[in-house]
Amino acid sequence: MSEGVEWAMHCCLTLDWLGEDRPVPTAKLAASYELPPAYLNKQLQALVRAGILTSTAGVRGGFQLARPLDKITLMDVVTAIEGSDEAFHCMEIRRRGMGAETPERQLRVPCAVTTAMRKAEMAWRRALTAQTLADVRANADRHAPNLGDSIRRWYARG
Amino acid sequence: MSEGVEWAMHCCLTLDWLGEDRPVPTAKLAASYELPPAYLNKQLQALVRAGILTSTAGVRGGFQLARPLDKITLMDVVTAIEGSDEAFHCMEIRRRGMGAETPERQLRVPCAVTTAMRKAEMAWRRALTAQTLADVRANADRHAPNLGDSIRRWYARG
DNA sequence: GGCCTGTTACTCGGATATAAGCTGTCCGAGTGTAGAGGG
DNA sequence: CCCTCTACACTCGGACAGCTTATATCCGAGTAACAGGCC
Repeated sequence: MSEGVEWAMHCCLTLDWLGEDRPVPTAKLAASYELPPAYLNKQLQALVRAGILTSTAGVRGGFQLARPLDKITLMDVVTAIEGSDEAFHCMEIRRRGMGAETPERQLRVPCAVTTAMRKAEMAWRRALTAQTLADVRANADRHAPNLGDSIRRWYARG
Repeated sequence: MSEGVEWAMHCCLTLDWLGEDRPVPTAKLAASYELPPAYLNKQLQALVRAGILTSTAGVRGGFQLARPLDKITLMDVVTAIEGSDEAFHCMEIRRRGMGAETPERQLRVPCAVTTAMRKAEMAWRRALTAQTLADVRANADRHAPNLGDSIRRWYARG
């Protein structure tokens, strides 16, 4: 899985911790995690296309959350970065070779391998959809109550 | 996810449907699904290293199942092909940049993002471990009872 | 006729090219700001 | 003093390289079968 997923989630959380009305530029976010700014920008663009963030150009431009954290599931973020197609993509190899002469009727039913793999992938997607970024932030705040303050201080300084 | 997972599962099922005592060479399996023989061989080698198949060299050599299908979970196959490391690998970017000056005590607790992602991945792994290739074959047989016969006939001819 | 031995064809196994996708970078388009100038 | 206009610095956005991983291929090592010769 792409590293951008981790970046995107941490950035969304940071934006929420900051709680600013004004947008935050990529350079700030990148510096706060020592990430390559231009590449992070590319990932944040994907979040904008997915409707998770909003971007504003110009001098005081940057990114901000498009909606509250409890309306953003982990699935949303993963889909925004990785795309919406499944990890296991059935190539229907059962139709090839010796499967070419099997009657169409048998091939109408879904491939058993695909069905089994899809079942697992659905469990994954359900678990991702069941968790919102608000839940993640709540867990982080529980273990480190002053993390938000640290972040706000760092951004106020830099 | 690598295409080899699909290939590996179909090949294991085919080996079981054939039910032969003698090993089946890669060329036969590859021809039955129109797969590149040498590359399929590479994938089957991975299954051998994982203890799912056994290989025998020589003239009448080939591959055969190392244990019955109900002792092979989908997780076993996926791990054999893809490796055992998690799809989401936490890079601990929280430690970088502004996280560098946070006290070690706070960083002792696991990253909330990682915890959430791991929860989803565990759901995926559980679903894969809960299903054996025997279950997959049972589903396939239920929808297409004579599929095994078709395969055996094709192999008897070729 | 049976047994041994050398050859041979066949199969796995790993080392080697090629293609694709992720990672990283750069420059242009657009925009709000700030400052200077005029009223 | 306030308004307007202009130039500018800043930011996003997409186009362009570098590199790791997946895909595909080829050739050598080893082995079992087979044929021929010998006992």
